[in-house]
Formats: sequence, structure tokens, C-alpha cells
Amino acid sequence: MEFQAALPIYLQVKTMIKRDIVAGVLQPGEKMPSVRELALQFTINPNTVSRVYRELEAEGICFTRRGMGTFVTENPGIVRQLQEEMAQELMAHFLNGMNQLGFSREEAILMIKENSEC
Amino acid sequence: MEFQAALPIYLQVKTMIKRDIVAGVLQPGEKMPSVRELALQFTINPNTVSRVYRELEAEGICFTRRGMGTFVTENPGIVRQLQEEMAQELMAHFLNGMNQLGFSREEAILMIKENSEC
DNA sequence: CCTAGTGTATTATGTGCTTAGAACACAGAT
DNA sequence: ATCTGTGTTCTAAGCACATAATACACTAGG
Repeated sequence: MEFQAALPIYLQVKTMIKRDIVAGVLQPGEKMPSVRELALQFTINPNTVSRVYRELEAEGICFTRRGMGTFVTENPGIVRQLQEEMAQELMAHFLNGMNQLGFSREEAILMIKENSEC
Repeated sequence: MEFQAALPIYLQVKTMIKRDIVAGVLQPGEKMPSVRELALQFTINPNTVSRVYRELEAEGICFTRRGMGTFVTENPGIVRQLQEEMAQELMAHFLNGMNQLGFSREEAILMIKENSEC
């Protein structure tokens, strides 16, 4: 694992966790790795992981029981909600970028269809 | 104009300029805005613009004539090259992200087709 | 009670980005 | 020569991010 230099690590970790929830790697109610464990796994500082969990909790994605750990929100709708949010954001980013490059929505779709090398 | 907090300003400006070149807003050989002018336009520091021009020059996208200004590279291939590069990057980012959300390439294309609201 | 494993908080340090301000070097026009 | 508009360079300051190290607060299980 390596992080992209341009984006703060804590944001990249947030995205990874959210994607793991959508993909089912982390399931609703499941215990997430401990702050120290995830810090070891990513070779980053526990404080950085702590920030990630704090922000994810503020977004209603997980909750914390002091002394016990951090857990994915039980609400099963969380998966669909995250999936919708993140997919929309990816599509918007892609289409907006392609538009600024001079490609229409249809041209963008055509290009992505005819490109097997990505 | 406002910048995204997560990404350094100089990177965002670089992308904007490259997209303008691909879209034809800036044409090969054309004079680019002066460091101070672009700084005023974006309400950022001239040093930040200077850094953008320096990096773009290092990538062969523009060249500088001291006392005259900074100009888009004359080479007309620059447009096609940038277009190819940036489109590939957008497609890769999109498909990779969708994959991590659990969508195959075909599903991703379907979703983007059926979504007129983005 | 004690230990181990949780999240949390604090302090200090280093790095990169951004800004402000000032000065310098070069080119073109008057 | 002088003025104006270029890019360039330098110094100082502030902020966010990330790290290291340490300590604290809580929970479960021996």
C-alpha cells in the first residue's frame, strides 16, 4: 500500500474504508480494526487513524464504544447510501472532467467503451 | 472561482490550464496570462502561479521568454498528447473507483448511461 | 484487583503549501 | 535613457498535515 502524495492521508484512508463498506469487506455492525492495528497496517500514525474514525463517526458511518472499539453503523441502509453517494461523485467527476476536455457525455461514454486498456 | 481545500492550489491551476489547452481556450504558441495577472484573476499569490508555470514548463507544455512572458508550446501535438493523457487518467480513475465499489466495467458504463442528472 | 486492549488527549517537531513583501534581471516601446 | 511589463528569487510568517512519545479513561476477562 502506498498513498498519493497530493491528497492528505486521512482522506485517502476514509475513502478506502467507505469503499470497503460498500464492497462488503466491512459489514454493518462489524468491528473495525483498532486505531493502533490500522496504524501498523498502513504504516501511519495512530493519531491519523483516530482522526479518520472521528470523521467517519461524524458522518454517521461508524460509532465508537470507549474501551471496546469502533464499529460500522448497524443501519443496513448505510451501504446503499454510501454506494449511491460515491458512485454519483465518481460519475460527476468523470463527466465533468471529460466535458472540460471538450468531450460530450456521449463521446465520453463511447471512449470508455472502446478502451479495454484501463 | 473557488478551489478545493483538499488539493494544493498549484495542482488545481495546473489541471485547469492543461484542460484549457485541450479545449482550445489556449492555443499552441499563444501567450498565457502573466504571473501577476493570473494571480489577480484567481486571487492567489504570484509565487504560486510561478510554480505552476515552472512545472508546466518542466513537462514541456509551455516555455518562457524572460521579459516577454510564458507561451503554450508551439508543437501542435501537445493538444492531442494532453487530451490522451488526461482522458486516460479520468477513465482509469473512474473505472478503478467503480470497481472498488463492486461494479464491473460494464455495470459502470450502464450506470453512467442511465444517469441524466450528472 | 490486575492486565490487556480499546479510544482519546496532549505536547513537541518537521514538512509542505501559501501568502506577503521586496528586490532583481530581462525585453520592448517611448 | 527611461518606463513598463515580463519572469525570477529571496526572506519571513502562518497554517494544515503527519509523526513521535507519553499519558489518560474505559471495558472485558482472568
